[in-house]
Amino acid sequence: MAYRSTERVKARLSASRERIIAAALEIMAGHGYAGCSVAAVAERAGVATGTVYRHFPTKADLFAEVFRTASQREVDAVARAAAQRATAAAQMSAVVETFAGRALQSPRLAYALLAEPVDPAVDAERLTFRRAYADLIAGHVAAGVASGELPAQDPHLTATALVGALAEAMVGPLAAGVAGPGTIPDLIRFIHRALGVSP
Amino acid sequence: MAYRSTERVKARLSASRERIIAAALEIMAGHGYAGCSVAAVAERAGVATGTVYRHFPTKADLFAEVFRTASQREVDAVARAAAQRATAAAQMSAVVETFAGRALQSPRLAYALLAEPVDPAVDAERLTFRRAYADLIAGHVAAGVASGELPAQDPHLTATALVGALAEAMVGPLAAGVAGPGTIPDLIRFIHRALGVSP
DNA sequence: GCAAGGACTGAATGGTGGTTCACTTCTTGC
DNA sequence: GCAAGAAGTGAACCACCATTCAGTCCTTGC
Repeated sequence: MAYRSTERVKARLSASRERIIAAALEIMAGHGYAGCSVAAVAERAGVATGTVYRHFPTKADLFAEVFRTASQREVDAVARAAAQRATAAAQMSAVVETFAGRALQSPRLAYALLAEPVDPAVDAERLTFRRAYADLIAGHVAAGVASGELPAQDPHLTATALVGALAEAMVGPLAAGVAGPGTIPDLIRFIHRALGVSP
Repeated sequence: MAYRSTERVKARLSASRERIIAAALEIMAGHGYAGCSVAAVAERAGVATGTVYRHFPTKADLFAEVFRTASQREVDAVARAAAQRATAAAQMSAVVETFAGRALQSPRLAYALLAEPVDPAVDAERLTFRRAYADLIAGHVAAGVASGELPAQDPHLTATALVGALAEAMVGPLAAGVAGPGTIPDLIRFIHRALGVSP
């Protein structure tokens, strides 16, 4: 027993793991999932291809984690913005503004997270991303219904449909790189109507 | 000049082409796009793999046409159902009922058309599918706004968002194979609110 | 029947890119 | 310094599957 991994090594390993994830994210933001060969990720992270496999059993596992990380970051940002508002209507405005604003800031990444073709195993992670948004929105809707601000409705169905509406409405602008000036206010009006916010 | 293709041969060629498309559709309906290797399609159509390439330059071209055919069929069915109603509200009810009803009838095919990972070239065809739905809905919305049934709004944005809402709301039920009994009525209520249909 | 030329065949080809593994380099405890 | 064992390397491997093509069969006009 002449070797047992020590704290210093563990820290280096975990740093290396983080660097691989960060490299994958950077490539996604620059060239989409399509540009993310394992070799390219390894090179950008400054390690050999084989090293990637010391941290992740398969490419799909690596990207499941990449998607999870990126998604969590997005959902957290949206949740934080919404939490600073008082009414359901204002909360949903914050959701749309934050979601759309961040997506337009990194359109390639947003497209990869939302809609780009990926392996099925990674696609599954995308579902949890959308569900996380839906849960977040459902919470605000349920509170709005409870307080009487919104009419009676199934908060989960409403939230799911709104996530779809939001994502679909962003796909066009993401492809173009910018949204027309009226898009986001119009989208907010649409969503307020859909929630039953009284005018 | 001892051979020039005659009507009979042209008919056989076109029949063969149709059979290849039909075979691809059947495999999609059974095993999704993932099960659609060229060899599998050829076998089901009763031709050799090479023959597929006498009709389509690449696999992507074949599936672009398959998607176009299947999408057109869906959009036509929805358009027909909507055309039989008089008000925008009733037209949208028909859209939801027809879209959701048909999707639940062939969940695997619906999933492939809506959301399954496919090559980028085929993905482009999916966009036109969604745009066709959006255009259809936008027409009814614009008419509703013009007649005063619906409040002022950007019909195209509304329609795009509704397509997203509809698709997203169906993904869960499609995975499960059935929708809960309240899902479709609730979805119709949601969409009526979003349109601004007066209660 | 026959020559010309298209249609059909399906085994072989080739490109891609994820994954492996024999080898090298580094770390640890003594 | 040294042995034991882990981490790191990257060229080679391999599975998969779209695509090709040389050979065969079929259709046509005479």
